[in-house]
Amino acid sequence: MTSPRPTSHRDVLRDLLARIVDGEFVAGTALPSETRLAERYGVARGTVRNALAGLEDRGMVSPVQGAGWIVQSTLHTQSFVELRSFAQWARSKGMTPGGLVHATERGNASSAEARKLRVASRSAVLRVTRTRTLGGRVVMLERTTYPGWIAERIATIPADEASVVDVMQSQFGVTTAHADHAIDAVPASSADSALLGVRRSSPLLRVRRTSYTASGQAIEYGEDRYLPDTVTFQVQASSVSNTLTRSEFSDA
Amino acid sequence: MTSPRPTSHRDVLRDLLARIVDGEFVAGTALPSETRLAERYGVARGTVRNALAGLEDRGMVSPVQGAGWIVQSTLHTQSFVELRSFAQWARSKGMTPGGLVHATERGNASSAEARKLRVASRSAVLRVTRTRTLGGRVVMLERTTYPGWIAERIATIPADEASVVDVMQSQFGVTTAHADHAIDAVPASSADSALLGVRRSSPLLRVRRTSYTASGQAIEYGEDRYLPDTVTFQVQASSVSNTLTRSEFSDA
DNA sequence: TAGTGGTCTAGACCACCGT
DNA sequence: CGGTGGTCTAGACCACTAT
Repeated sequence: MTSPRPTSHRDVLRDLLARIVDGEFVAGTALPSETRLAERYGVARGTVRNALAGLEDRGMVSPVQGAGWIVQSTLHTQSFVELRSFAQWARSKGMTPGGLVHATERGNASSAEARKLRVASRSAVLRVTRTRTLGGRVVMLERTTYPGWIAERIATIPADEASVVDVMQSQFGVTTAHADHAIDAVPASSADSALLGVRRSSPLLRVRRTSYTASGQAIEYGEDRYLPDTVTFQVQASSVSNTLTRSEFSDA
Repeated sequence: MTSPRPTSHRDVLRDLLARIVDGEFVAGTALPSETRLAERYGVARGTVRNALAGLEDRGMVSPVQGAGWIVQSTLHTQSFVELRSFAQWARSKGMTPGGLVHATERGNASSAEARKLRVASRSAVLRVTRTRTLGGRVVMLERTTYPGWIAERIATIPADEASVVDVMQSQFGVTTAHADHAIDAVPASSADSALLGVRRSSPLLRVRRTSYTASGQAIEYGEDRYLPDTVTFQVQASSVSNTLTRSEFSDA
């Protein structure tokens, strides 16, 4: 624990995360206590708790009252699934991803967009409409809004670039660290039906997503509309806290 | 704001939640400031922030720096951060959940059911068709298959029980510790349309789920079909650890 | 019983939003 | 500019866990 004296809860989080990934803190064991961490980092206990809450959100630690913060994920085993872009995911499945820009529009952020992107209302944004393909077949329609700080760079990307996220990372140095998704079902609009080649009002799976950098800056807000029977989202949910304390009898 | 002086952040949360549900705080507008809420509830600002964080987790409010805590759309969102049953989730949103069994059938497990439930093919199972309501309005159709070991106890549950999961836990001692979900969009079948009161082939959000006990024993396999605009599922994904994967097709 | 997380208080300063 | 959320400090007491 000879660290360069972080100063905010984000620094503490980053440092703890690195140590967990490095294996300095082993899964299944407890971290040093909040009080001790506060001393070592030279911050108040509340700041440490703030950082730990961030690690908890990422599923890396779980608090157990009276026992400590237990390190959860065994990052070495790579059993967890990484956050992937459409193209990254497609390639990992052995498919060939494609994309085609249908429209690009510069405009001013609506209040909804401003809230999602955490920018000022009416600030400059870039809106892009793309179709996405798997093996040459259109499976998804994507309407994305980019905040001004990245808009001009996005505009330079070729219309048929298969992976925008890859370009952002490799050429712009912008990496997605976190994303929120809201999933529901909607009927195809006439615009959707034209671009996706389905009948109007047929069911589409809609995913609204906001992506963020590691520092919490919003990168994009997008609405994806998937053809049915092309993509399924899977979620594994657990009730960790209850399970830890109530496993008296196991018939495993 | 003449409330009976709550004393902890949970009480503050409960009170704010009730007021939002009652419409005292309108979606799209800001709550009273943290400082004002702290004064009115007679607590410190930190306690108010703690309560607001809980509302944020439930997707009911979003903080906007400099502007306030904005009440989100009344569109219901379901988060996978916590594993909850339909009834538990509904209650956490201040809604009144209901349920009604439309059909109960004893049968033998199909190969698909056997695989999902990890039981032998053709072993005895119980299939139940239920509609689920929020505030008296039908929002979801649920077709669930239970394995033999719990089937007879499930059959004793009243047809209008609002929370099957609660009964399983409190009366049978069976607790759901883990669940897998697969989410996509499907058109309403004629059977769906009759029970949900929508046109045939209109879009439904389908959630296929398998629940397990802490020891990994399968409790149930179910297909839920939600009316559009009633429920949205939320997923937070992170590059370090997450709960979201995408898969092409499904092996339903 | 000693140590841990859970919670609360009462201040303080900053960055940001709207007018 | 005034008001708002974002963050931090430095204490305090409690419920719970481990030994």
